[in-house]
Amino acid sequence: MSAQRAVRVVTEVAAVDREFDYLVPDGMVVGIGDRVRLDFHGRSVRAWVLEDDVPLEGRELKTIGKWLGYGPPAELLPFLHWASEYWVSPLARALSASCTMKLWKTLPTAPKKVPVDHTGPTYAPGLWQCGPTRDPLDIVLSALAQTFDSRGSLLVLTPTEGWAERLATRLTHRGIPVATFDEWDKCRAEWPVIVGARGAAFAPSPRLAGVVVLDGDDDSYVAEQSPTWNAVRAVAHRAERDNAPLWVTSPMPSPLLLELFGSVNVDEDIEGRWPRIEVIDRRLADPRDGALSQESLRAAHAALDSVDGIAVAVILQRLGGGRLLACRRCGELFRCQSCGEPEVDVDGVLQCRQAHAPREPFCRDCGATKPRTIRSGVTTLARDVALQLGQPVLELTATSDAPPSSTRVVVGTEAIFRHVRRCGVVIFVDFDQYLLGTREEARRDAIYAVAKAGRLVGGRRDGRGLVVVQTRRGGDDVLQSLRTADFARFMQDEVVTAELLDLPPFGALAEIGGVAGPAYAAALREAGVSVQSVGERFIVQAPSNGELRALLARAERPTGAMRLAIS
DNA sequence: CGGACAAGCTGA
DNA sequence: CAGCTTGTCCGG
Repeated sequence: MSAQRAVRVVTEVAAVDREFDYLVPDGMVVGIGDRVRLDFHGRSVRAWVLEDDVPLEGRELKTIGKWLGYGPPAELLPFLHWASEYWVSPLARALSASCTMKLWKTLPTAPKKVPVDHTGPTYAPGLWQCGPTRDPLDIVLSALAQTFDSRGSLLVLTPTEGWAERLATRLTHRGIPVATFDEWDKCRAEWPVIVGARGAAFAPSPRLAGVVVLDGDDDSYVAEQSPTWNAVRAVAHRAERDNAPLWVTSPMPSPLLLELFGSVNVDEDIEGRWPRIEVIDRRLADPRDGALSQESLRAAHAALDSVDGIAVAVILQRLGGGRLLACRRCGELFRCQSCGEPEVDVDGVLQCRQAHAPREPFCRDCGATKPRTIRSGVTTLARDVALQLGQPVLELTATSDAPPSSTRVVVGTEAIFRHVRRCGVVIFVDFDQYLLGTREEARRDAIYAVAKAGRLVGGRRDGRGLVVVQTRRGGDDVLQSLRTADFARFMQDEVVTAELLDLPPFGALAEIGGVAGPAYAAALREAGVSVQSVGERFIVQAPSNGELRALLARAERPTGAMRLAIS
């Protein structure tokens, strides 16, 4: 009889965040990271092998049922352990993030690296501030050339899947072997280049030669459901582990990136690669104008005359659901008498966002007292814009399909950036929704939104497109920075604010939500942890991630669904 | 998480 | 007391 071999596993049952030992049946070959099926407390579950040759010590162990396929390589496991600890999340979640649903039973052999004929500028590893219309291919090619002699994959992260696909196509055309995350077996086989969105931070390549993150401040790099990974932080750690160089670009580096790198390289011609921006102060406008000011209308008509395809994109940053009220009898929109802005219902009283003249709900046109809620600000805006422009308008939301080729004008939220690649003019109808936002990052988001708009219309140096910003806050320093494309002071202020308030990256923050949230918050308070209540959620702050985890460990997690977001 | 088993409730 | 619900425990 041959000697019994045992391995240590963790199951896909994330709620049971513990490791268990199982016997390997005679003749079965299992490697570290591999996926197996086994009987677990009366049910058949899938699991990952974490350790080999675990001592038996005379224990009676159950036996693995079946080898299912390859999992993450052994080299990746320390990183997955780190990620699950850092974001206080079960190891099974991190393992799942590095795998696909599909099982892979064979692996290809990776092709050799192809030398790149890169004639453009050389980008040294580090943080790069680049104008938003800068073509990132130069940076990727430069990174490829610099990592040619190192073993491992060059991992390139992009904000969206669409961007990753376009980049992959361009690299493939140059004869460079590229894998995407869904070509999991290629990633696992250490393909020369891996391109993908947020999820690719967990791509199962055994070793990284380098990492490039394009537009590293894009909010799509932060997963919104628990666990709330920050893909940039994750790959920065991975790069450090593999001793691999890291390149990150941003149109305006955030405190997180500045802290991560310590210094920033400034790309050439930043100003020329920002779009032309026209700021329109609507305080001076006739309140009876529609959603678009006279200047915006002129810019829209000019774009319709000179640009093929989609010419005009009108963007409304939705504020708290963006509900509007209209008269149930005559349909007239309830607007503020002094500023003409839509009014909302605040505890039975109608008021505009600036609360000029709160009043009882009644229609100024027909006197009826029953308002009707309009689903979204975008629907009303689309109708308004269509009337003003005398053009059919397509409403675009997160769930919309690709716009038909006959489309000339689109109206929607920032979801527009995902559907439209080029247009003549982008109009932000109510930019103050960014400037007055309550979220800490709202003002920064305003600048990133203009950067994304710039990618649609082109840079100043090309002199073609235009971004129009309608506001009632003429002197705001965000607008001042945008006019000159000079963000140095703004960035400095952001760093100082974050440092003063102990916000990430200078402090760590946990947000507790979900049905079991209140019980956990109460238990933490009981244990002497300071917990702030913010609406339905709870916040715990600490000077560092480690200290935050120590605080969170002071209380038992209650049963029931709970959302824990670490940043 | 979800299966196993115990304890509690109900109705004939 | 069978048949069902609800609660608690625990996994190799």
